[in-house]
Amino acid sequence: MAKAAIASPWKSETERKTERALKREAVLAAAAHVFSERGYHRASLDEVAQVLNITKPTLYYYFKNKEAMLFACVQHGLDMLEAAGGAEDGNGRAQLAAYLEGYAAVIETDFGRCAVRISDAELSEASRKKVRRIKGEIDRKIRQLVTAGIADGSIASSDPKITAFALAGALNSIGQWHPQAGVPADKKLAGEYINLLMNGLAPR
Amino acid sequence: MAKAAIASPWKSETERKTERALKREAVLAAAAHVFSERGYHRASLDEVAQVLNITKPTLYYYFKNKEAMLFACVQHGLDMLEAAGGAEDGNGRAQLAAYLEGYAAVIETDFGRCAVRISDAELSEASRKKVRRIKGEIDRKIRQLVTAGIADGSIASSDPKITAFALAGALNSIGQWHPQAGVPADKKLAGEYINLLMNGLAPR
DNA sequence: AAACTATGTTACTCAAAAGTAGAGAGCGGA
DNA sequence: TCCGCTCTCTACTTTTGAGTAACATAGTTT
Repeated sequence: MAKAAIASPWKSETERKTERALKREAVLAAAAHVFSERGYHRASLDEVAQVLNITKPTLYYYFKNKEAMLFACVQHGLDMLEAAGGAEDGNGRAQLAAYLEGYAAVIETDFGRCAVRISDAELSEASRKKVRRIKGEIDRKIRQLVTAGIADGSIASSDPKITAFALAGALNSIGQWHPQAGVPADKKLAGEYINLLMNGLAPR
Repeated sequence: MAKAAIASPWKSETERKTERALKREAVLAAAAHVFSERGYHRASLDEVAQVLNITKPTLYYYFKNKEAMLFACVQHGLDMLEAAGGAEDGNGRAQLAAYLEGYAAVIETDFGRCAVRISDAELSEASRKKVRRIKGEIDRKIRQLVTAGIADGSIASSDPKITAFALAGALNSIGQWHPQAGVPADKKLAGEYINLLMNGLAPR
């Protein structure tokens, strides 16, 4: 395959395609940033546009409307949360801890915070349904890890359903208070969280 | 003191005062309900008024504006959270657990959810400052209980600051997902949460 | 060169919801 | 009986921000 020896200022068909895709992603990233920082309602599209040095109508070239942007942000965030990789080996508890670590890392991103902080009441019925489905899958994933841990004796829990719910909820709170107070938001925070969830407060 | 033998249809000066206070409280309760259920921005004052079978302008007779209502809701919720009583005796861990139980119970009320779910970015700078102060006091209270537990050996934690933050965050999440999914929102939920926080997932 | 496509812009419209003006009803006191 | 106070209403104004219309410009294609 012949590779271009010099950088051409003219773009090929496919280059233009990807350029558009890149711009769309940039819009999405900007939206995620503003939404997660200011909340969906308080965030105006003028702000989003300003971040990108463009004007509001341009956004409509890439997204149908504000809600479509939000949905894309939330969906992307949830996809990241679901795909948060953990260890494949080790006992149930170790695998769960590894997954939760990945989960926490995602929550510290703009998309993760969008997925977690923004109420799905903002979305249309159709979008909400999709969001619920992915959230359900994440919940099932955690619950399944908990159940596996119970089975191999590495986890003590009487109710995997509530436990999964509590774990997700606790980690989600990382994204909640984070932006306001002066919190040590580095790795240590998530680590302490997970340590607390794994070992509890009572001394062993 | 002479007590009225028959119920008079006319109200005394003080009775009218308290009646007004009661109405103000009713407005606040309605606002807390709508705010916590739909979120501050999505909630309209027409809705709040409708709940009370009155019209919007009447609300303005009891509160300066929408933000004042929100502030009163949040402040009341935070006051409840701070006053959530725990046991006075027992070791540090027992006292902390008792306090957290009270905390969780408050979060299941409209005011508690307002205090916890609504971003203080909604508030004016002045109100936000007051909110931060109370939040700081709650945080200090939890941290102090954790520290006491560490001192008497009933709690294992390397970092009281982060631990207090994580505890509050975890419990706050009770109020987050609660309204959406079909969750067993009874006593069991909070109980499982606290059990998880106290004992962790790892078997003992 | 003409027409078409992609990407933006300026300058609007439109809707929703906060907030206000001012009238009116009912009660209590002079 | 009239005045004034409390409380609530109807009928506005105002503001904010989403969404749109219409035009501009540059590159691309025919």
